[in-house]
Amino acid sequence: MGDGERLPFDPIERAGILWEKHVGDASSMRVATSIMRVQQLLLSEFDRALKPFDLTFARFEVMRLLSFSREGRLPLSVIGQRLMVHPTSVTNAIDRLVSGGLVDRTPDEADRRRVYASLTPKGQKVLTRATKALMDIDFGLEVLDTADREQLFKVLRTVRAGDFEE
Amino acid sequence: MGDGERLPFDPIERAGILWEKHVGDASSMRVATSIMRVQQLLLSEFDRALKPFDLTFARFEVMRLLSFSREGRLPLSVIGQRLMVHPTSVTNAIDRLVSGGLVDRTPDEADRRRVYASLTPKGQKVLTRATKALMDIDFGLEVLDTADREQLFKVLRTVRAGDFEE
DNA sequence: CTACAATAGTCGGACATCAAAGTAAATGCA
DNA sequence: TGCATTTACTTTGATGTCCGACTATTGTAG
Repeated sequence: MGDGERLPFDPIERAGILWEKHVGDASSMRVATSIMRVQQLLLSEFDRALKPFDLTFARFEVMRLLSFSREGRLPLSVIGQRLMVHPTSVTNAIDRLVSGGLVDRTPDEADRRRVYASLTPKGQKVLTRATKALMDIDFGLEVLDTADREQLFKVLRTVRAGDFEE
Repeated sequence: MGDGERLPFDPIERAGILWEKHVGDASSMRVATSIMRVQQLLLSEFDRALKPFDLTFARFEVMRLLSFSREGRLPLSVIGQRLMVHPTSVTNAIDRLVSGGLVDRTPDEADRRRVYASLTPKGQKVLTRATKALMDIDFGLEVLDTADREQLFKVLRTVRAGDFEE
């Protein structure tokens, strides 16, 4: 982004700031803003769909990860890495899931710093129903056809780059 | 989503749940998850870039909106509509911006329920520098070429649908 | 073997978001 | 006119996220 470089968009000035002109181009700010808004929309739809189960999307994702794990359990640290959230967020989510009886905490006897989380039978039942609820609303993406989804996924994967493919 | 309908993805079962098989398809859940992750990545980059200005992206967006407004001021309710956030979030953001001397609150004399927010001179200066900081990191999208951005924006616009174009 | 460093998890604090409820003011209708 | 409704904003409380700091445990270098 050299200073003398020609900008890829048509700029306007307001309040002393160079802004991209709103003419249908897809400059960085518009794209970034769109992602933020769509995430906001999706998250609110998710949480609404999960409300009957007393779940949030954050906690749903933790349960989903556990159900996928080979041994049915994961150390909290691994959950944090997979979901790319801070350790404290994992502790928080697990705390609430344990309170609800959906997840068990089990200390690792070999490495006593570690704690495993695993789904309880109740947790598995709830996860099954919650998953169905999310699939029923098609994850809020019903307006997109298969090609759009494919395209969207491919582009977003580029941005995720460093993130390993789950 | 009829029950007997053929699924557009190759399902697997685990913990009693039908999950999409992870074979590179772009089924709803994978797409939704990608959006959530990318938003997470972008937000953390934004907040890091804005930290020197004691700003968060939420507050930056409020200021950005104000700088765009015709009269340089907006009622809080309009800000909430534009950003699609709860009135509480707007009150919260404005409170902090006022504390920092970046924004002024002005009661509307005509309709005394209303409160206008507007940038202070200091707010305008900070916004200018903060905007440059975000543009310098290219809003975290440097890995995408112009075509990708265009594509991404177009698909996301479909999802935003109801959302008016800023 | 000991001292230092790295790792796993938790705690406290800050910020953002939403929902529900409350206050005040404007609007609408009988 | 007058009272119910709507609108604008704020307050309170719950959730989730991050950062920084802390404890406990494990790993490592000398």
